[in-house]
Amino acid sequence: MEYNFREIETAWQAYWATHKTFAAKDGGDKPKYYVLDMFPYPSGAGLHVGHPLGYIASDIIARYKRHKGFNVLHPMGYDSFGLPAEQYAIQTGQHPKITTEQNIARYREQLDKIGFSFDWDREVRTSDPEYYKWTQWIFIQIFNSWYNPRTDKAEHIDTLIHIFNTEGFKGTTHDILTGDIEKDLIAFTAEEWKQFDEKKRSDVLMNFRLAYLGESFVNWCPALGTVLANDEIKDGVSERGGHPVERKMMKQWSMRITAYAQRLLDGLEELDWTDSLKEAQRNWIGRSEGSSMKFKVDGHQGTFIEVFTTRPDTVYGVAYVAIAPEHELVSLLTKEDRRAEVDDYVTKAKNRSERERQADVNKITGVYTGTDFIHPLTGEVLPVWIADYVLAGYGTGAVMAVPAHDERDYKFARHFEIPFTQVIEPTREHDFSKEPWTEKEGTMKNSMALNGLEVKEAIKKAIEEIEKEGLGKGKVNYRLRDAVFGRQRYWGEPIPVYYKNDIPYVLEESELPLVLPEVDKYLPTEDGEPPLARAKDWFYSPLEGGARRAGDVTEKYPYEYSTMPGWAGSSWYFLRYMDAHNNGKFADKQLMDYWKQVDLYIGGSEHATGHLLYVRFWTKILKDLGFIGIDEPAKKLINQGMIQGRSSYVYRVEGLNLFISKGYYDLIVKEGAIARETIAEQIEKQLGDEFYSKFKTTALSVSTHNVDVNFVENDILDTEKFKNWRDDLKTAKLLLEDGKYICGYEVTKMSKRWYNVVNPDDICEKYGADTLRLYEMFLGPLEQSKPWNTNGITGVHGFLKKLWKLFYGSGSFAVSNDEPTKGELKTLHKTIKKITEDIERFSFNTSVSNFMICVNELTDAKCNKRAVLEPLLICLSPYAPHITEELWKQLGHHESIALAPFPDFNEAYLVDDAINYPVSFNGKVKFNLELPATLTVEEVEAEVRKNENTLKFLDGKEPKRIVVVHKRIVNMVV
RNA sequence: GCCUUCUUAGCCCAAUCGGUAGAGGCGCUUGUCUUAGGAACAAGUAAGUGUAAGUUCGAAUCUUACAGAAGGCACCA
Repeated sequence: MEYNFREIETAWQAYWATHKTFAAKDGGDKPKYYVLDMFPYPSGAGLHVGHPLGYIASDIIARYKRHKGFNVLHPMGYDSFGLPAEQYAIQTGQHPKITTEQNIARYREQLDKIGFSFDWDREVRTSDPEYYKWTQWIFIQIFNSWYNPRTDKAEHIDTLIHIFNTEGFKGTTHDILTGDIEKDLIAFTAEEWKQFDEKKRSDVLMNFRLAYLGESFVNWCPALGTVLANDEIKDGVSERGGHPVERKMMKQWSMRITAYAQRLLDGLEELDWTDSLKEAQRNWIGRSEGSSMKFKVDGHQGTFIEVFTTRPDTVYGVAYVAIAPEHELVSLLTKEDRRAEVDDYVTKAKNRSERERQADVNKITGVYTGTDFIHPLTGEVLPVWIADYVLAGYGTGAVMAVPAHDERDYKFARHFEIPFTQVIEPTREHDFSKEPWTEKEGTMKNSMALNGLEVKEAIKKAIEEIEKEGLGKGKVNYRLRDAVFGRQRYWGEPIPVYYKNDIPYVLEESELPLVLPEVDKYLPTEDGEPPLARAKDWFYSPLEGGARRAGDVTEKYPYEYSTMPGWAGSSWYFLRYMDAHNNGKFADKQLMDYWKQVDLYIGGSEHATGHLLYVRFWTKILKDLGFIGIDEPAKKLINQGMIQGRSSYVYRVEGLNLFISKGYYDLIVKEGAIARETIAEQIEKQLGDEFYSKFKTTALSVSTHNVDVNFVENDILDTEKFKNWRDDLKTAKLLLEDGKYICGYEVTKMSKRWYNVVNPDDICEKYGADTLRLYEMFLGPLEQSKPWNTNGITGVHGFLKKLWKLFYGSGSFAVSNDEPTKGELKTLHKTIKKITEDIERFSFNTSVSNFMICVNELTDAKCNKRAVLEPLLICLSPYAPHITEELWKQLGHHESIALAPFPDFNEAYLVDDAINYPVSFNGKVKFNLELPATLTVEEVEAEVRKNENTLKFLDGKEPKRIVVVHKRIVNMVV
């Protein structure tokens, strides 16, 4: 019987579905294991072969852990809110819900064909009201909390109200501050707080809430009609669509992730994530230690400019202070005679897009305000400038400029001819007329109290000095910004907020979900409101006696019109899988305590600073508020590499509809015109005289064209398929080499544009899902990016056929019950050992090789013994579940192989009686010596010493030293 | 500019603790089978580890510098 993978795979996929073979149990005696894939956005293009790479790896782990006796949770779902479906809706008028459902159906169909062991009963979709009800609920909890620096965790807002009731608010020095926006709040006493009206109280609390409505500069993308988070912008343009982004002051919902900056940083220590990923998060959080300092403005009594610096040691070298164009003091500090110039500069700087700003990094611009400040330690009078190299969003939006010791300050001072002094003596030859000395080493000079100190000591001393003088204090700054939480878009979770008398209120839990309303168009309204403002009769009316009032309502309050960003739903989905259908809670506490955190999380590295930071942030909030018991979502995380496309090329001679094989093209590139002769000769031979004369009169101009990779195998073009591709190719002539048309190739992204998208369905159709699974693993280490190249797939497919032949060697199923030989047992146990080690360290590519070795050895030994083949099938089943299920059944088993325990390997079968010692002299191997394995190190040395080969190579000399590594090598030093 | 990871046969990749560089697959060559092509089966084929230096009895593996590739961060004070 042939290996009929199509029948086998369809049958077993149906079996698993009807028997719910992979349903996870919520509890029991078995230890739990939670393996999760980053859940996909169901795009219209469907899956290509790159997507399942991580899913296959996690599926192998899931199946392996089941064999090893774990209760495995391995779920899948969809991050189904998002921009592409909405853009499509705008273009076609089709409701994004419909497109999304179609795309999900397509994804599911494709996933099912690969034989994953997902527990589909737990599927979640972020766009399902049953799901986003709880996303909204979590938003409400976050809204109702603040970060208490005294306890260093999030607490209910009531504890803050209690502080206000008892202590009031002491302003900028109060120890309850965590964010940037509370700074501007004016101090009040407990008595004053009690007098505040509701609006005033709401406004005050808004400065502390972890989900807050605040005025801030945002990344506005006009083309998408929405704001974007920092991680949604790449190189100054939107990640999706590549549209320009502007800076804009807007009132926005935000999440105070900055309060968690330090904990997000510290939490990385305990995580088993890759160094590069942790490093990316550290960079993104961007912690820097330094000091804040206040400079008194000359001529403005009581006005100070506060700066942040990481180099307080250089305070005596300050030449000027520069403030950002958006700085609040700009207007006040501008002298009347300079106002026109300043206004002009500020307007220009503010209107520049993010991209222009980044492109102009080397262009030095700035303007003098006309106002000066007084250096607090030296009493010098120095200028205040406005410069766009100072960022409004970082630190205090103002810097103390020390040109002698900072790159940007140096360039600025040079450009505007601002004089400056050197305060550090460099440790080596240095020319200050060419560049600044920016190293954190050297000896202080021109610095009064700091003179003679080394830079590192000077930093400490300077902070002490500054604190003593009351000029400022040591401070830690983070690059991380609060995360904008509102999107002016339709296809997202409605934010569960309504406005009454201009005060935002959150909905009651009983009023959730706030369902996304229907709208006539998915575009903003004429007066620029988000699409939700189009919804008819969509307003909040208060509950009466716990139920919505029927009929006419007199009280109508508008809802918030912006929706949540893409990261909302994905920031807690791993918890929902633990209890996917709970109607009363986001997930049951007991179940969450059982499943705890994700044991293994697999996904792409593109989520390093977005999703993976937000999901850690929400996990910490939920922990602080007592809803969950874990502090980090995923203990171990692997980034699978990207599978790139491999584009194939054909080479067309212009004007002739002639395509020449790669060899001729290479010849032209290498030899130029000389190649023409060779090609002409071939044309005459292959295409006849008539075409030859046409060729002779044509200029040899060759262009490169992408060709659909589905027409190409091992770089050889299927000429029939190619000619039938398009009408103009029907009459095309092909110049072959050795009877074949060879294509060129290049590694690019997998995209329709390059005709190089390979669909997993096609591979399943041609070779089967088991081959696809094995092959994707075989391509190379999981974490490495690699191009998709089907060149080797036949080898993997051949391996499965060879495995099949061990059972069906004689044409029909024949397995013997004989005792296996020592050699066969060695092969089996070596394989069990290798596979176990490989899986435990996620080295899937090497395990596929090891299976091949095993099957090759068993084939050579003509082994068809049950005692060997049964354990082998179990080892292989995580990788190739269908074929192993089928053969398992043929062996007479009535239960799925997925439930069989993983075989233990027995070291005894692996022990050799003799060891082959390579004997080397000065590290060079001269001969091999076989010795009994029982010999000790001393005995080996003695044996080697008296060996005649040794004596020959020693040639009478006494070795200086003999190194014996037990059971490995012997090395003589002579 | 800074940070992280990588570089081994024609190609994809192994070598787990510093211990004989090679297991596996592709390709290629030859043979068997086959109506031919293809497929299948069998046998054979190749590098000294990007470059240079160092540590070591011994280096693909550790250290340093350089070159190349991929990814991340970036007027962040």
